[in-house]
Amino acid sequence: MRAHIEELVTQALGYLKRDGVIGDDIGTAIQVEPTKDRAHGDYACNIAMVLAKTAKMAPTELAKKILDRVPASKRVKSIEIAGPGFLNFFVSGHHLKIVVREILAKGADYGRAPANTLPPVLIEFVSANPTGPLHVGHGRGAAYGASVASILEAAGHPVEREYYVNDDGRQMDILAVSVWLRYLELAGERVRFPDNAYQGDYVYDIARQVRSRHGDDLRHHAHEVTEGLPADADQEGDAEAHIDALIARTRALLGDEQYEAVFAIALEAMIEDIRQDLGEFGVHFDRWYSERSLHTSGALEQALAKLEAKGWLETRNGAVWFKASELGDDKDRVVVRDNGRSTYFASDVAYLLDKLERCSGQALYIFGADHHGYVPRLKAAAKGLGQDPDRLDFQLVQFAVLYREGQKLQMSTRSGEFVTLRDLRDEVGNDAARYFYVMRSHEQHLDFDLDLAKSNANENPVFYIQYAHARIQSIFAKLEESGQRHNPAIGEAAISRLDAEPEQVLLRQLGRYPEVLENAAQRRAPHVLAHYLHDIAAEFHSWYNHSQFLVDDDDLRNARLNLAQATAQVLRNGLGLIGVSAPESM
RNA sequence: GCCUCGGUAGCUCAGGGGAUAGAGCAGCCGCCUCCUAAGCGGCAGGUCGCAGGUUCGAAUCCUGCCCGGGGCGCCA
Repeated sequence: MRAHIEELVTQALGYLKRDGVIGDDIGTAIQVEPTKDRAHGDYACNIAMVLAKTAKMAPTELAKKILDRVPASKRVKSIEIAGPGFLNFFVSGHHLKIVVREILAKGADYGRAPANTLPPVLIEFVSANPTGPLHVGHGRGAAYGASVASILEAAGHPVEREYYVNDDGRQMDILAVSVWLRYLELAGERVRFPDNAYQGDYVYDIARQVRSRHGDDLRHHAHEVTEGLPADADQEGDAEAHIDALIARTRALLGDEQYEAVFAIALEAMIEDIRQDLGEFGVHFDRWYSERSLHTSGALEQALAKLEAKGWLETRNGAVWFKASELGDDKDRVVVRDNGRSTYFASDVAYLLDKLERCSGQALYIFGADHHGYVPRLKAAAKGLGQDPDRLDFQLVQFAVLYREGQKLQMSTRSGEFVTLRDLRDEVGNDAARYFYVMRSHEQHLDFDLDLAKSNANENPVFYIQYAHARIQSIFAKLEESGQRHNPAIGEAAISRLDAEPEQVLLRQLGRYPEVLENAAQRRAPHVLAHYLHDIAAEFHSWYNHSQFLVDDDDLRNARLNLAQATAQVLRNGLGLIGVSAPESM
C-alpha cells in the first residue's frame, strides 16, 4: 500500500513538472509513512514541505496542487491536507477487503515477497568456539541471527546460514588437554588440574567417551605429565606458560596420532552438543564451516598470496603483517607470526574471501558487541583483496544480562558458574527465550527478566501474543461445537459490516504486515516485528472484549470470523519468523 | 587516550528529520448471567543526559561536554 501511494504521488509530481508548475530539476525522494494518529489518515506524505522551498511555494499551496493531480485509486478513500502541509491518505474499504482476502488466500505465504527477488545474503552467526556449551550470550546471537535470516528470506533474499567453527588454535588445544587430564583422573591417576583448563563437568563426559573408545591406551603416569612444568598461577607462576607447557607435554607423551584422536573426539563431541542445543532452540545452519579446512584446502595460502600480490603484506621482525592501517584500520595486523604459524585473523581473511566468492550478494556478520574491533580490519581485508567492502554487513549484538527476583545473575566462565543456553531454555522455555532475546533492539543491552519470561500472565509479552492466537482458535472450536461452519465467501461479501473502531484498527494493522517485514529486513531488526505482533495481539484482545463473534447474523458472524482468521494467520506467520510457536490452545 | 553502543515516564524499552513523544510493567479506579478475566477500559506519570549549531520544523542530524556498558593482543 505504501508503495502504491508513493506511485500515486510520483505520478502527480510528474504531471506538475510537465506543466511547468514545479521545476524539472526538483528531486523526488518521496517519503510515505504510516501515521501514528488515525486522525491523520493511514499514510502521510511530507513531500510538499520538502519541496516547498525549491518550488518557491507555500507548503500547503503546493500540497493542494499535488492533491489535485493525484490519480484516483480504488484503494484510497480520500486525501486531506493537514498541519504544516502533510498529505494524509485514507485507505478505502475496498483496500481493507483486499487485505483480508489476500491474507486468507495466501495463508502462510502472506507477507512474503516473491522468493529470490533480492540479492543473496550469506549470514554467519553464533560461531562460538567449540570448547564448551553455549551460554546465554551466545543464545542472543543465535536467536537474533536465526530471526534475521528468516526475515531476510521472507523479504525475498536467498539466504545461506553458516556457523564458523574455530577448530584450530590454542583454545582447542586447551580443551583437548583438559579432556585428557580428566581421562587420566578417571583412569585412576592423581594429576593436578590447571587453573586455565576447562573446568566444566562436560569435560568429564568427553573424557568418558575417550575412555570407552581407547581404554587405558592413552594412560601415562601423573609424574610424567607434570614433572618439570613451569608453575601454575596458584603456585605463584604464570597460568598461560603453565598450560602452554602442558599442551607441549601432552603432545610429546601421546604422539601426533593419539593426540589428534583425543582432539577429534573432543571437537566432535562439542560440535554435536552445540548443534543439538541450537537445533532444539529452532536454530539451524546450512553449513558448519571448519577453520581447519581453510588450511587443508589451501584457501588460506591463496588469500595471503592475493594480499601479497597486491602489495599489502610486509615482513617485520620475522612476522608477516597486513598493512591494514593504509586501508582504514587503526593499526597493521599480523597474519603470520614469527614462529611461522598463521594468526586467527589470517583465517578470517581467507574465510572472508571464500564467502565473497561464493555469494554474489552480501556477507552478513553477526558479532557480539565485544568484537566490534573486527569491523575495520575485515573491511580493510576486503579492500586489500580487491573486493567491495560494502558487500560486508556487520551487525553487533549487545550483551544480555539475566535477572532473577530483581537481582543480576553474576556469570563467570572461569569458575564454570555461567548459565548455559540449555539452562535458560529449560527454565523459561524456547518460546519465551526466543522472544525475549529479540524483543529489544539488538543494538541495545538486554535485561532478561527470568521471572517475567516464566510468567503465565499478560505481563509476559510472549504469552500475551500466543494467547491472542489461542483465543482465536478457541472461537473456531466453539463454532464447530455449535455445529456451525465458517463461510469465508459470505464473510468477504460482508466485510464492510466490520465498521466498529477495534475492527477498523485491526484491519489496517494487518494490512501493514508486509511493510513491517520489509522494514525489519532492511534494518536487520527483528524487534520491529516483535513489537508489531504485540500490537496486533493488543488490538485483537481489545476487539475480543468489545464484540461478540458468534452472533446470529450470518453476514456479520462470517465477516468477523474472516478477520479473526486473518489475524491468527498474521500472528502465526510473524511468530514463525522469530521462532516462536503459535499454540492452538492454552 | 582511541573506537563502539547507550542515556526518553518510578522500572524495562519503542520512536532515529515532521503534526498533542508512545508501549509494557509497577501504582490508583472500574469491567466476567456472555466465544478463555492468561483479557479489557480509564486515571496518573516526561527539562527526550547537558550546551551550542543546521533546518520551515530536532527526542531524531552535526559539534563539544557529562554519565554508564563493551572493546582496543605476534589471544582465540
